[in-house]
Amino acid sequence: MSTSPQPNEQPTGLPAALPAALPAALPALPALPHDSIAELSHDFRLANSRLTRRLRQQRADDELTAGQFSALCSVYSSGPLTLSELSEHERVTPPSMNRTVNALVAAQLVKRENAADDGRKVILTASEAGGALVQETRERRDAWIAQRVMKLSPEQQQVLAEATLIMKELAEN
Amino acid sequence: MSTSPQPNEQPTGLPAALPAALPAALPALPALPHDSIAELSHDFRLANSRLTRRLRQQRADDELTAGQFSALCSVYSSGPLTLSELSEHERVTPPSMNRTVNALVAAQLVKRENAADDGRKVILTASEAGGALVQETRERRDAWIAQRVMKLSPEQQQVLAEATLIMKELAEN
DNA sequence: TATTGTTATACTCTATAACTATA
DNA sequence: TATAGTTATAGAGTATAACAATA
Repeated sequence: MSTSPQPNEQPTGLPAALPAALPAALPALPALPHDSIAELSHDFRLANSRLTRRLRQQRADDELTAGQFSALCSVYSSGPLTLSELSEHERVTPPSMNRTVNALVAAQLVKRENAADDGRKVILTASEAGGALVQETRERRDAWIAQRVMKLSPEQQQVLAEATLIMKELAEN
Repeated sequence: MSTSPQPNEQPTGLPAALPAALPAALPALPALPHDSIAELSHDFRLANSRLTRRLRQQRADDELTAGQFSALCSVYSSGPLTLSELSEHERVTPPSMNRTVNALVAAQLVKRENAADDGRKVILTASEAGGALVQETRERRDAWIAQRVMKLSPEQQQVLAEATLIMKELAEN
């Protein structure tokens, strides 16, 4: 309630109306519909969470849940991880991640082992079945969104690719 | 499992490597790190859900949850809505939305009334307190992301604005 | 009969607090 | 004492199935 809205003090802050300040480098894109960074941020945030819900709707009954699959992908592609490392990467608390890991270990998709050098740590690794599941399921899970991304223009696809980088960056800080 | 990965048959489908096919309209943006639409879709999906979790982490204890605030914003800015309309907009089932609405009604932020023309329907409207809460809380809730968006380059801000439109479109279909 | 909303129930996701084991 | 992980507990979010009221 008492937090002020940060009147543009940043070097790259824009003066309320964005388009005029742009160096005309993006002619193919339509004008921004947002009057301010606050409005853009608000819109983006709501769009993000609604899209997450939309994607959740799409999941088939026999598939891992979104959280489980995301955690499995991280373990599989980012190598062996401790619980803390995984929970930080997934942006949840260790107890939350532990519950997800329990489900994955019970399904024999992830192996949980004690670290050799530090008895407090556990090392999480994707099992052979876990790695196979990622590879097999990935295309099917992504089919819904991939079909739609495929129908976008090359420019829009470029926008999504760029946005993905920005979103990763935002999620990490 | 049996769903095939759709070998680029779409008119706008790109031939596995994106950059070469682009009409050189976006010189300021770096080359795409994705080899295929499947990979972009996968990355984008995971980034989206991780960012949602990151944003959830940011919520203060005395604020509405993400789902409650999103629903309140929809009722407030998209006028009176029936339960079905709201649940479709928020991309959850009517029973799920009903639970959220119950919380908002209990907090006297939303009014639930019977529709005059159709006794089966309910009309949801933001109360005066609900509208005031949206306006008061919005800046504070968005402060975290707005601060970060403010530090992005104008080009990156443009990307986010464009991506927001695409994400809204994706969530609606 | 079909539609709209609600209740009942269950499972996942998430968090905080408190505990154990190790460093 | 500090750190890594786990267990206990609780609340929010979500869904399906079943039900009630209305059209």
